Amino acid sequence: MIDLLNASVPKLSELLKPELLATLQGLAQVIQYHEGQLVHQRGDPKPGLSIVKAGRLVAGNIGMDGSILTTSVLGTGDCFGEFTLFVGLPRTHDIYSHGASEVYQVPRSRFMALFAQEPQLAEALLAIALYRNHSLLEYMDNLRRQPLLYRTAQLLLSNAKRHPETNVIECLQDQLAFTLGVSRVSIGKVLNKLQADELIQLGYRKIIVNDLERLEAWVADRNLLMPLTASGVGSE
Amino acid sequence: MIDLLNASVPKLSELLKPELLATLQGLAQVIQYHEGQLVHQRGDPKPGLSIVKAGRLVAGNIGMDGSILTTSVLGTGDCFGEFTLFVGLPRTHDIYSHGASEVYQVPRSRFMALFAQEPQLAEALLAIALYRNHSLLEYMDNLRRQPLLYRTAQLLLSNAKRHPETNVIECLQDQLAFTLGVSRVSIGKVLNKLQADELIQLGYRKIIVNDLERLEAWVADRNLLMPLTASGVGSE
DNA sequence: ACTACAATGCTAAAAAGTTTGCATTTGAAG
DNA sequence: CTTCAAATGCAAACTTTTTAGCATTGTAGT
Repeated sequence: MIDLLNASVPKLSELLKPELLATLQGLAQVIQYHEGQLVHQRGDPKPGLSIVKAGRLVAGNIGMDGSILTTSVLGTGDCFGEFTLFVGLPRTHDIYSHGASEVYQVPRSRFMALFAQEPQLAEALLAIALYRNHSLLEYMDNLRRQPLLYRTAQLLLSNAKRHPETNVIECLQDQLAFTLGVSRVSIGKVLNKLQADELIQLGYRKIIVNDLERLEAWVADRNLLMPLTASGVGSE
Repeated sequence: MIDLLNASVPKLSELLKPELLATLQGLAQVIQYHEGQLVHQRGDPKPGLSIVKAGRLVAGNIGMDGSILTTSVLGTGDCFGEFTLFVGLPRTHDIYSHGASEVYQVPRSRFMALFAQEPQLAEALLAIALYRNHSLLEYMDNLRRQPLLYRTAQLLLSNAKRHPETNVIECLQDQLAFTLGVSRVSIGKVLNKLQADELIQLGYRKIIVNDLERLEAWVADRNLLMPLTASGVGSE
């Protein structure tokens, strides 16, 4: 499974003190989903915060023309639904379970009561929202500026880096196409180019990144924006 | 001037109690900028929150190949720089003044002191970040799914709706190109198509939307995603 | 009214991506 | 070891967008 955005976004479970996280989970109902089951649907009016307890969820949208776009993959500790809590709008994405999963569902009223008492909650959600924002802006810039070849390499790189122990990314070319928003044919073409440059090796249901550092250098070389380094932030 | 994202995002000045806003502004230094002057540059490490006091700023990025992409236009009451406050990363965008402007600049240390005391501040910033997030996600979906013709019409519509008193949008086709991330030739083509359908009328340095409702209907007709309506949010 | 520059219009060739349809490969289930 | 469905590979026609260059139009300043 491959993901567009979540790579550098912290999880709610990492940002909250364990006790606060436990309290929050205590307000929730745990719901189990099976492979492919819909967790939320775009347009769903029921508000609430959800936290992934186990398994994986996929967020995306299906267009009226049948086109599918995957936006994000949510793993254990990730939260979603914040938007429905603070804005009078329904769910913005279809979310379905990828394999079996368990999700904490916190109804809006209960959440808001805790939210009013615990300023930490707002800070954690703020941090997450700001990180997501940043990821989105950087990705949108790439989307408008960079060719598919680059974007594909970048996506493979960021996902390969998340499992440094192995050099294999397990994903279908179809999934890559949904994620990058292009056709499978186009994905095939650019994957072949990357393979010809010996940056990756294509397999059945998988892609092998033999030399992570070479791929990283290749991407860095072609980056059109100044990379942002976490330099020591000045005091003022 | 035309804007991609800000249309439906509330301003900090609208979300804070007047007293709190005044306190925050009291911590700031007011800095004046002249036409074209750089307010921040991508990579700038100096953190702080900024609020537009008067005038307009443009946020965008210039690629190493010279390509320009405009991300957002900031007007009076809009804030920026939140990201530098909570994450150890430098500025993510070039921001320059469009015409003369004045900006409240709040240094990080002063801001954080107030932030710790006033939970309202976190809530307001959270609301803004979530709205921005939503705009970005919807736009990214459009970017991947919809043809330029549609995206252009949508952009013109949302900007025309912000000045309902007049039916004129003052912008250069170059600016449209920067905003949509395409070439001027492509913009010219789609604008001509829209004009041929009598949805807009092209002028020198301006675009006239004679019939806002017809344009709105045209866009709604072609929308591939279910529109999100602010239905009364259920209690749970 | 003339000039000069900025903005817009237009064209043709090339590049990138899509669609459609079919061939080939792979791995898992009998 | 077959068989079969899923996944991948491939090709051709088509559409969209870019690049580059130049022509035309609008407007402010003189």
